[in-house]
Amino acid sequence: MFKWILVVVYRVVYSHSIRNISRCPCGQNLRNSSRFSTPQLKILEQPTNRIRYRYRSEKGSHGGLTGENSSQNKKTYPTVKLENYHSTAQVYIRASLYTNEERPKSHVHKLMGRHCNEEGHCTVPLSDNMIATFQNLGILFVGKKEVPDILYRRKLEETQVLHTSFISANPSLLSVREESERDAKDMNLNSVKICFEAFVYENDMSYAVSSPIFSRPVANQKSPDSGELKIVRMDKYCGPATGDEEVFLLCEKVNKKEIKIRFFETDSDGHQLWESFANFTEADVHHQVAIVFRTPPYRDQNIKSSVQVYVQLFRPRDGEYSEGRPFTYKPKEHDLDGVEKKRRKISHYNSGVEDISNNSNNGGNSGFVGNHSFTSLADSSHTTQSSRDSNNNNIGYYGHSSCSHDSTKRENCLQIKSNHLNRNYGPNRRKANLIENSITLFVN
Amino acid sequence: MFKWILVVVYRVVYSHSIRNISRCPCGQNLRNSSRFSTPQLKILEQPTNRIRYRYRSEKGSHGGLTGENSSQNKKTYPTVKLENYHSTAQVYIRASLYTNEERPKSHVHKLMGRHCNEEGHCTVPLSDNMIATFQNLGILFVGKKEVPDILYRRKLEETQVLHTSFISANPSLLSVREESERDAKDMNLNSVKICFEAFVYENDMSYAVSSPIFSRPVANQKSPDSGELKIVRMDKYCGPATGDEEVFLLCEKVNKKEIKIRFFETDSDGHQLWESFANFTEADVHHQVAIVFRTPPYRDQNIKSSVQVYVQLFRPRDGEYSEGRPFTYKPKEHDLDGVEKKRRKISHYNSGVEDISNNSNNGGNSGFVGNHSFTSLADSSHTTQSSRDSNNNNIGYYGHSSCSHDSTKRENCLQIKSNHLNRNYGPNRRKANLIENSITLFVN
DNA sequence: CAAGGGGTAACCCCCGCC
DNA sequence: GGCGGGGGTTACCCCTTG
Repeated sequence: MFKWILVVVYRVVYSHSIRNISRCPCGQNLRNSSRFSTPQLKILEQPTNRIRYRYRSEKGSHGGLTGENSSQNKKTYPTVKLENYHSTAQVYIRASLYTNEERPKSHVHKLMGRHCNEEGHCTVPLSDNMIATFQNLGILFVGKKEVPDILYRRKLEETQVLHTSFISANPSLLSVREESERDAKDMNLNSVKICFEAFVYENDMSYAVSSPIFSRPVANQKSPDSGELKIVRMDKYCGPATGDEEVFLLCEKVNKKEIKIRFFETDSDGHQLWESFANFTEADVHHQVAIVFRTPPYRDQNIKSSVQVYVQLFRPRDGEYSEGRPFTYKPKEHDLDGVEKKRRKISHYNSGVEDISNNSNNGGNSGFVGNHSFTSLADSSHTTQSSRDSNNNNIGYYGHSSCSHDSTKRENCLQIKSNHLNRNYGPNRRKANLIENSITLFVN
Repeated sequence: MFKWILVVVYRVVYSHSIRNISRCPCGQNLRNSSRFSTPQLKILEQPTNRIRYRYRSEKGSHGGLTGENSSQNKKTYPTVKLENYHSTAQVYIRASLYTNEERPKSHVHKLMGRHCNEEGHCTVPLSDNMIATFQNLGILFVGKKEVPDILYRRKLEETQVLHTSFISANPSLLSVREESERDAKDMNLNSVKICFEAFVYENDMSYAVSSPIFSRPVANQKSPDSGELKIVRMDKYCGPATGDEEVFLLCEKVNKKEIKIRFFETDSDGHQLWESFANFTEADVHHQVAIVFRTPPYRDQNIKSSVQVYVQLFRPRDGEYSEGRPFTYKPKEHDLDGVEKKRRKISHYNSGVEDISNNSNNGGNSGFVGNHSFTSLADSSHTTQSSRDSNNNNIGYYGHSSCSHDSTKRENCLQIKSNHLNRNYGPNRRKANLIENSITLFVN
């Protein structure tokens, strides 16, 4: 135990000697010591995977990082707990930003907020239950042009500390400059990890009491290469099983070179039965926020009744995808023709509910396609054409829906997003890939 | 005549004495002199009404101002002619930028290009036929932050020249600063006029030989408040006469607070018969480049056959509108039902040509709706589904076209833009509000 | 390279809500 | 008034094509 403390003290003094720009040296040496005796930090609540980084010039508070399970009603925040700590000395947890790499390095960006200092370190005291919550962590985006300079200065400082004797080839300042330039180019400015470290303070000195741990990555919401993928609106939610139906899709910023539109079908357990990708070119991506695509053919072009699948945006580079929107493949016209004419006399509502109940056993699935639930027409029949929810989104039927296969006008393919059920349905909300509480009517 | 030359010489010496930042003092005094004896500048070719202004940092050439009648095949450039000039001394024409105001003031932006100097003055010699053509005029965008300083310096220089005695109240430098700040805010940085002046040079002195004239305004193509309005794509080009059809429209950047969608109908002489505006809210404008709107009802909701009107974007602030796209109002379903079933047996192509010939007498109209021409199907039947022209635009049929009124799928409402006819159709090209050489098929 | 574009970085400001 | 968001502008940077 004594030996361990010595190691810790060495680390802290060393790290402070380099002008207070402390780094988490990943604590490999500590991690190897016995789990039974070593205090350990644990992340109780991870941060959300995305926040808009702010420039220094964007003064004022713009809201901090929430927890991954945060919701409109019940906000959570990044939270850590220190385990196996048995002393009575007050412990502080320090959070700071590191690169999103296998071996995280100190980032040029900084944490900012209530408990943060100029260097981007946020320190909060551990409460009695050994828990610390970070309620106000913003991420300060350090301008691209400043990056090489910052890295250069860090390198010089490190060199000084190591008395240069540690460095075999005596590097000229010029080569250090060049190295900094290269490193600056390599640094991903749109993704960071948060490093948490536990400290005790004594006589103006800080002593680490555990090895540092890193949060999951937090991406920059404003960057088109890491921002959230989101389908905002489509002009139709159905098409023929033969595919090649033209669809207008409005979305949040995407990179036209890095975006696909994925159609997929799952069974009632959420297992994927089929997938295919929509057809479009870079020229069909309109200013990053709209895509005109053609649907892929369904795996069976001779289906006799409608099949429900999902559409989602997909970014191969980082494997991200948007929530899925229900999409209905319809039988060929001539197959439908006889049926259609009979059906038309039946109440639209009745036939709609019929089809919904077919799908509602999807309600309890999980895994890849995430949590989602369907609700019966009775629950959402109060939503009317073009009604809007509090966020001014269209929650009535989504756009023009006739799929060029019959003459029943709009009512033949609606997508209704019920509003009043849109909250509090479990911890995996953020991972859900399907639009929540959506309902598709088939009125053939 | 001698007296007149004196006036001119005074003006030129005066204007040069203020450190070569010469202004056109609008030449009111000159304009009043006899038209018979005074040399006069005339604009033979106005500049286009829009160009993308370039920042100093956007180095290199990006193409200059063309003339208003310029076309892909035959480029024209701003051109002026000096009339009533009878001396043999070589005349030079100088162009420079002025504000787009009733009483134009020297602008902070500068002309740049082959014959331009650092101050933004472009000087070209008059040719033997008394004509000067400006082939390479770019507009340099001077940053917002620099504007107050520039205006401040100009004010100081003016004050010095006027020996302060001209100014009744001796203004403190502070109030000059404030005035500059105010003027800077008022200056429209996205619209300029070009001032043309004729000079002769003698012994390193320049002498104006005519009063200055100003071009029509040239707006900044990149500003969303003055850029060109353009409909890029729509998901359908027809709808029921009753209106309320949802349409997705992709466009170039618009300001959601300053944009309307106008439907209008003209008779064969181009006179307006009817207009109405589409229904949408600010929330339906998606990131400035897409609008989801609902069609207005046609003036007669009980039409028995299709009616062709036009859609265009309209910006009330400056009265600008985009080219019009043909849009077809269709009769109510039950009205059409009987007709439709009979028609379906007729060849689609035949019925298409029929309807086109109805419209083709629009070809020679002019005035408000501008020049446009229709071409028969025979001319453009080579365009195929989703084919693209050299600019990668869709020139095949535009999107999904079934208008929820019959089951004839896409073919029932096409818009084909013929490619090979897309040139050389007259001097008023830039004013045309209708999409050129477009053709609408009605296949009922 | 000229002649056009589209996209990004950095910044500025707007709302609705306590 | 300032928080918690969000959209839009400014200035800049780059890419296509001939």
